[in-house]
Amino acid sequence: MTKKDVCEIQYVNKKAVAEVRSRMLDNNTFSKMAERFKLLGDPTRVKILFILSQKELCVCDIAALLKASQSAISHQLRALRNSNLAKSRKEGKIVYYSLADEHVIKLIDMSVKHAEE
Amino acid sequence: MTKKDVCEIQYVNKKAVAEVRSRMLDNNTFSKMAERFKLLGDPTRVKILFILSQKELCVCDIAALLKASQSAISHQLRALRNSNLAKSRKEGKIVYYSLADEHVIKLIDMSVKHAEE
DNA sequence: TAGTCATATGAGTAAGTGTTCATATGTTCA
DNA sequence: TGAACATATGAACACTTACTCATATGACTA
Repeated sequence: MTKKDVCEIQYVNKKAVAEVRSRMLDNNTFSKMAERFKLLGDPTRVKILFILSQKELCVCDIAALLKASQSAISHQLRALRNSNLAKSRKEGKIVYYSLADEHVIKLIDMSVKHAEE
Repeated sequence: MTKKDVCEIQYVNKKAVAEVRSRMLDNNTFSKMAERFKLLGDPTRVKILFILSQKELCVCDIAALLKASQSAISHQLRALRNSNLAKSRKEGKIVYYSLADEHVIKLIDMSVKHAEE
């Protein structure tokens, strides 16, 4: 606790800290960023997003492609939809999902390229 | 379970599924992608990465900037270093951290822009 | 050498997460 | 209307995670 106090008052590099602090974003922005990345931070969801970046597909087909249960996929699709990354379209009893946010495609693309390096 | 079997054999849209499947990446690639995004998927870590994208700073200063404990920041820095997102440089008893992967800057930048929209 | 400081680290813990299982909802079709 | 089907959903569970606390490590300095 003493150490913490020291850190708060006497910075090792005051100038650099002040400089960074002045450019700092607000907590809310960082939270939104993290929230978005968190959705990409799961293998199942990143696969789903990759799939949706190529084709609009129904829940059943996505589950089949990923060899996962319908329930698991449905849960994850709900998360993606709640965060406005995916959107759904109902056609009879079939529900088709697609990307709601074209922005994500860029993130996925960058990530794919980097992962393949 | 019957439903699952149906899904695996009789796709709603065989053609689309086959098309996506042919472009599918291997599980390992998706895991790497998710692993990387997961590191960005926490407010503390995304803040740290944002900070490091601007300046090389020591643990103490980062902790002070984020009003977090030294221990918490040290733990997170270790995670970032272990994943080759950050690297450290020792100067006496001070340890300076900086970004190891310039690639991340792009992801952060994109995310900032999107969050501010 | 002893004390102080910056950082690292392991254990413990409370909160969060992704899945399964059982079941509900709503649609189609005989 | 009733059966079959696609999807949604809530509870429960195993697992993970981010933090705190206490302490270790290693470097500087008086």
